[in-house]
Amino acid sequence: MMLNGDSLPVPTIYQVAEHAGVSIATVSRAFGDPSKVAPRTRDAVFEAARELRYVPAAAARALAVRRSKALGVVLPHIAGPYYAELLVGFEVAASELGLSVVLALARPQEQRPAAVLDLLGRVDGVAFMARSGADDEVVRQVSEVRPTVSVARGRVTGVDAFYAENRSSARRLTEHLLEHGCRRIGFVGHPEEGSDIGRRHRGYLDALAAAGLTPAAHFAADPVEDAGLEVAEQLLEADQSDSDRASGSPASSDGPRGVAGLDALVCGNDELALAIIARLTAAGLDVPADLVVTGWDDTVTARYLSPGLTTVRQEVGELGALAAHRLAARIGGEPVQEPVTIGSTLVLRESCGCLPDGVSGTPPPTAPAA
Amino acid sequence: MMLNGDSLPVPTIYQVAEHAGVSIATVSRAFGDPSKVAPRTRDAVFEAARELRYVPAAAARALAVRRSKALGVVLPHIAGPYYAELLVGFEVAASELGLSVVLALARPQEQRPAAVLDLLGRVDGVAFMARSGADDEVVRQVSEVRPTVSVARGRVTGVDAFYAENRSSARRLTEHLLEHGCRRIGFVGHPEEGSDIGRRHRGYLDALAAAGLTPAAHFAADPVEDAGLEVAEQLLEADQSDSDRASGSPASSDGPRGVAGLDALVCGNDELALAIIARLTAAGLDVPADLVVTGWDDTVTARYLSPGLTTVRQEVGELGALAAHRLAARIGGEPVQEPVTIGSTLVLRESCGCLPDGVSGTPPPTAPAA
DNA sequence: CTCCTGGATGGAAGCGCTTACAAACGCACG
DNA sequence: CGTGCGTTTGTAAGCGCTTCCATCCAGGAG
Repeated sequence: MMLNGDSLPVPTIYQVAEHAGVSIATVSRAFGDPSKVAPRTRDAVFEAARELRYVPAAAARALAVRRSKALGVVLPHIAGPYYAELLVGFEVAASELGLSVVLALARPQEQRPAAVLDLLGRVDGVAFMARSGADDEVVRQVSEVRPTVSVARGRVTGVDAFYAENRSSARRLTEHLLEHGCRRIGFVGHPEEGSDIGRRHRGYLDALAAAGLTPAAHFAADPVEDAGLEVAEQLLEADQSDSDRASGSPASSDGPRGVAGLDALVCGNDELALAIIARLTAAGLDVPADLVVTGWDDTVTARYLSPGLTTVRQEVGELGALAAHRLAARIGGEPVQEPVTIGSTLVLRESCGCLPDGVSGTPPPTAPAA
Repeated sequence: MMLNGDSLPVPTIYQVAEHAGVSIATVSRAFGDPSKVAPRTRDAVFEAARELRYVPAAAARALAVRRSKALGVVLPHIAGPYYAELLVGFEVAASELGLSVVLALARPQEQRPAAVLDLLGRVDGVAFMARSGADDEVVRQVSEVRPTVSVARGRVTGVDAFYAENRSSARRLTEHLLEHGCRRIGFVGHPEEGSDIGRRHRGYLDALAAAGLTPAAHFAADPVEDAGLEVAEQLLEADQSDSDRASGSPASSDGPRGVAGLDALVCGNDELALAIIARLTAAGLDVPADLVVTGWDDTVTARYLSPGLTTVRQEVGELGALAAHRLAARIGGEPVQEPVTIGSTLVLRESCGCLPDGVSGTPPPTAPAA
C-alpha cells in the first residue's frame, strides 16, 4: 500500500528493476518470456511491477523490436451495422493474434495526408475496408510501404483482397424473382466496376440474360437512404402518368401488379430497399403485391420489417477476421495471395413474394418441396 | 523514380537527412514545425522524404516525447448502431485533435490482463464505454495510471463521466403513456443502480409515483433480443390463463385493451421492445391496440417498423466526441470534472398509441386524414 | 569595418525497451 | 574436489526520434 511519495515519476523498467533488485534485462525477460527467468526472481519482478503499477511503454518496445504489434483499419465515416460487424470481426481476430488495432475513419473530403502518415507510422499493416474513400491510389501507395489488405472494396494489384461473393448470389436472387413471375426487373445502385454493388449488378444482368430478358430499368443511386427515397419518388411519379397500373398488362398473370412498368426492384443494399419500400408503402402501394423489392446485407431492420425484406446475408465478420489473419501473415513475411471470396446466402422473406414462413412459396402454387 | 535498389532498408530519419544533405535535427524540425526550417531546406527535406517513401516511426517519436498521441477506447464486444455511433463520434473528435484511436473490444469472460496492459502501454488516455465488461474495478485501476473517462456507464470516482440524460426522459415517456390512458405499466430491463437502464427505471418509477400508481410488473431482462422474446412468451402465457382479456376491465376506456393485465411496457432499449413487439404480433396481438410498447435508443429499425416504435433518442455520437475532448484535456493536465449529462428527446411514433404523423393522438379510430 | 543579434543548423544526449554477448553460478560427473 | 556444461543474470549497444545547446552566418547598427 505504500504510496509512491512523489506524484509523477512514471515507473519504467528501471524502477521496477531497482525495486526488485535485478537488472532491467531480467525485468524485460520476465515480461517477455517468463520461462527465461528463475521462478523466485520472476515473482520478485512481478511483485515490484504490481506495487509500482508498472505499464510497459509500448513505444519503447516497438522501437526496440522494430514492430508495433498493431494493425490499422480504415473504414468509411459511417455508422451502421455492416461496418460494425466488419470491425468487430477484425478486432477479435487481431486481438487473438496479440495485435492491437488502431482505427481510422476516412473523411471523404479532408484528404489530410498527415493523418494517413500518422496511422502508417504506428502500425505494421493496414486494412482498407468497404469504399473507404474512393482512393485506390491511396491504397496503392500505402501498399508500397506496409502490408495491406483490401476488404469488400475494389481490387488493387499487390494488395490482398477479400470480399463476399456477390455476382452469383445476385444471379440467384434475380432468378428467384423470375420464379415469382417477375419479368420487368429493375436495379438500384451504382454499377461501378469492381465495387460490391457493381458485382451485384453483373449477377443481376447474368440472370436476366440467361432468361432472355433485358433490364427493365436502372437507377444509379448512392447506397443510402436519401437516394432510395428519390428513386421511390421517381417511381411514384412515373406510375402516375403511366395509366398502366389499373388496366394492368402484366407479362405473367401471377407476378406483382407492377409499378411504373416494373414488377421488381433489385436494390444494391438494404438501406436503399428499406427506404423505397417505406416510401411506396406510405403512398398506398403494397410490397410485394404491387412491386417486389429486395435488398442486400440482411440488416436487423430487414428482419423486423413486415413484410420481411428478402435480402442476401454475408458473413461480414468473417471477412474482417480473414483480413486480420492475412495481415498478420503478410507481416510475418508471406507474399500477397489471390483474392479470397466468401459465400453469401439468400435470405428469402416476404418482400419478394415468398410466404411468411420463408418457404419459397409462390404466387404459382406449385410444390414448395424442392 | 529511382528504386531503392536493396529491398528493405526501411527509411529512417537518417536516410532522409543524408539524402537531403542535412542533419536529422533539421529533418525532425521540418516535419514537426516547418516554420523552424528555411524554405529551401524544407523543400529539400520533403523531396527526399517523398523519394524514399519515408514514414516517421511513431514509436520513436512517442518514446522521445513521452506521449503516444493516441487514445484507447474500450467497448463491449457488440456490433450495433449504438456502439458504432459512439465510436464514430469519438474517432472523429480524436482525429480532429490529432490523436489516433486504438480500439479494444472487451471480451466478457477472457479477462486477460495482458490485453489491457497492452492497450494502456500504447495510449495516453482511455475511454470506457457502455457496459464494457462489468468492470468498475478495472476502470478504477486504469484510472490510476492514465486519464480515464467513462461513457454511458456507471460512475467511478476519479473518472470523468458522460452520459445521456435518462431519468427525466423516462419520466416524460411514462407520463406520455399515462396520457394515452395507460395505467398498468410494466418495465423491462435490469434496474441496476447506476446503469443507464437503471436510471430509466427510476424515471419510470418517478412518473408512476407522481400519478399515484404502482409498477404493474417488472421483467428483469438483459437488454438483448433473446431476453425480449422470453418476456413476450411470459406475457403470452400469462395472458392465456388470464381470461381478463376478452371480458376486459380497463382502468380507462380509451387505453389499450391490455395483455396479461398490463396495458403498457416501457422497455430498457429498442432491441427488447422490438423483440417483444415481433413476438406479440406473431401471436396475433396488436401493438398499440392491445399493448403499448416503447423502446430507447431510436435505432434504425424503430423508425422503419410499422407501427413505428416510440422511443428516446440520444445524441450518442456527441457523447463520444465529448469523451475524446475530455481525454485530451485531461492529458493536457486538467483535473477530473463533474459528470456531464446530455439531453435526450422523446420520439413519439405509433407504438405508444400516437398517430402516424407523430401527433399525440389517441388509439380511438379517428380519421387517418391528418 | 567591427560588433551584435536573431535565425538556421548541427551535435549529442537521452526516451524505455530488447537482445546479443559475456560473466557468474550451480551442480552432476569423473 | 576439479572440470564442464546449462542456466540465470548482467552489461551495453542500439532502435528512430526530439530537443537542448552550441555553432555558424547574414545583416543591420554603431
